[in-house]
Formats: sequence, C-alpha cells, structure tokens
Amino acid sequence: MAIDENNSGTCPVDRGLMRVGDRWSILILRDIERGLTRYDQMRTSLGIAPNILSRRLTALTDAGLIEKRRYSQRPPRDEYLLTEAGRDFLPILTAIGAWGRKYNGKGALTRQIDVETGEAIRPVVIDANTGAPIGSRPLRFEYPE
Amino acid sequence: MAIDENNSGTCPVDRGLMRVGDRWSILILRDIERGLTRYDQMRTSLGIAPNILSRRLTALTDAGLIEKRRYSQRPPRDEYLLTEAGRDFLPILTAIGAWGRKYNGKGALTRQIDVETGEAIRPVVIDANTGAPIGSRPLRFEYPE
DNA sequence: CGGGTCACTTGCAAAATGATAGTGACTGCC
DNA sequence: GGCAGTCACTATCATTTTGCAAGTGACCCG
Repeated sequence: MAIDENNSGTCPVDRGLMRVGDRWSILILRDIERGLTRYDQMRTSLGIAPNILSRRLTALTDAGLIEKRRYSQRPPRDEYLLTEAGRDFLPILTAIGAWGRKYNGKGALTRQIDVETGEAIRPVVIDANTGAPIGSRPLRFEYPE
Repeated sequence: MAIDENNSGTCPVDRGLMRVGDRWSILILRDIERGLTRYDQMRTSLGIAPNILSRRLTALTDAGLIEKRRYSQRPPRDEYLLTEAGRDFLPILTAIGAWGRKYNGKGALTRQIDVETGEAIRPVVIDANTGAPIGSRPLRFEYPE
C-alpha cells in the first residue's frame, strides 16, 4: 500500500500509521532511542539494505519524526536525532515491546530499567482522565458529523 | 521485508512487530474493534483488494490475534473475532490514535468516549511500577548476557 | 599513494501488493 | 424453476516495493 498523502478518513489511528506505518520505520526509531544515531550503526544493527535505509530515513525526516544533524564538518558526518514528535512516539514503542514480550517472549529479551528504582518498567496504556487502563472500562466511538 | 518467522534478536519491539508489523493488519484490528467483523464490511471500510484482505486475515489468524467463528451454518458465514492477544493489542491502537491526533489531526476525527463519564479518553503510556508516564523518568536498557 | 571508514547511490532481481475478473454457496423473488 | 443478488472468497496478471550487490565520493591515516 502506498502511504496516503491526503488524509484518509477520520480515523486517528490511520493518521498515525500514515507516518510510521511500516516495520523498518519503527525499528529505526527504536535504534535511535538506543543511541544508534548514525547511518552505519543502524545499517549493521538492522541488517537493512542501504538503499532502503536511506529511503526510510528520508521518509521519517519528511514525516517530522527525526532530523539530520551534522556533528562533524570534516569529514562531513551526520547523525539522526528524534524530534519532539519522534520522542512522543517512543512510549508506544515500549507498549509494543511489552506486548511482544508477553506474546512472543521466548528466550532472553532486552529490558528497560528505571534508573532510580532499578526495576524493569511495566508499560500500560491508561486513560489520563480516569487513570484506568484502556480496556477496563466500556468505551464507545464518536464519529464526527 | 519478509516477516521473520524465527525470532529476530532480543528486542521485544521486534518480536511484537513480527506479528502486526504492517499497516493493514493494524487497520483490520481497528475495524474489528469498531464492530466490523465480517469480510465484506472490512473490505468496503478499508478499500482493500480482496486477495490482500484474505492474506492478512489468514496471517493475523496464524499469529493468534484473531479467530474465525462461524455464525451461520446456512448460508455458511464466518466472522473474525479478537483473541486475548488481539484484545491486548487494542490499547496500543488507542495510543497510536492519540499520537496521530496530536501530530496529524487536521479536520474532524473519530474519538473514543468513556461511556460512564462521557468524556473523550486521553491515552497515556505509564510505567505501572511508578505510575509515571514513560519518558518522564530516565531509563536504561539492559541487554541479556 | 594506498588502504580504510562512512554515507550513501545505482542497477537489477525478487517479492509483495493491488486491480480486476471469476467462482461457489447460498437466499429471496416472481 | 429460473434469475438476480449477497457474501466470501480465489486466480490471474500488472505494478510497486523491497532487497542484494556493487560502485561512488569525501575524507583520514600511515
């Protein structure tokens, strides 16, 4: 499916996926979060073909999730950093990770540790209004118009 | 990228994406959540080609996120329902939706309303240990071995 | 000057996706 | 009983995307 440039309907999920709707993009964001901000670091970490990596980095830059920053003039070297939108997406990564651990977690897995408490985080999506986990209270959809 | 059948490394995000790492799969889960559980409902809602829809439904069934249930013997009619793993993924959808609304929310969008309070939900990913939103406290990665 | 690193681009093959048409099992209508 | 219509697909083939391998250009280091 081509990524839809003109907004596709009224679904906010769809709007989100317009920007990060493929596997490589999400894996790239994960790598940047882990500190792998340079082209070759990502290429070897992901095992991705260089042309595909270029394309995805350009797409993520255009989508406003990352930006290129020159960290060395000579030789010219760039790194890719998260923008605010990109950083805002990271909690979703941890939620996907928690789900992946639960349903496909055979073997040893990387964990994220809260530096202060020393404990592994347990990501949960809640409704900030009620504090209740999503799924624990009945919801309904409200469609515009 | 082909969906990797043998587990790819120690990253739980990767493990999660192995199962739902494409746009259509996520959109299908969203549709089922909205009550569109039948083949033709999804096909018209998504505007997806029938062969692709079949393939995705089979993949999601194999991945254990949905299951086929016969709701009519004559004529033979099936619907697709979420499994526990599928329902567990839904909060991530709402988080993606919240992100999509924030960063690509031009125009009227569908919202989810808490039936009891009547208010639109505001999904946030928190760490169940500390109650703090992910991103508000420093974390570090712990790699196995 | 001859490697070596980094960050790519180019060309081509392989795989996935998408459009369109067709199939099979029925129901409901006249 | 015949024919249109619905639902849930499958089959075929064109298009698009992905992936591999090789090459390029800027630079540093000995």
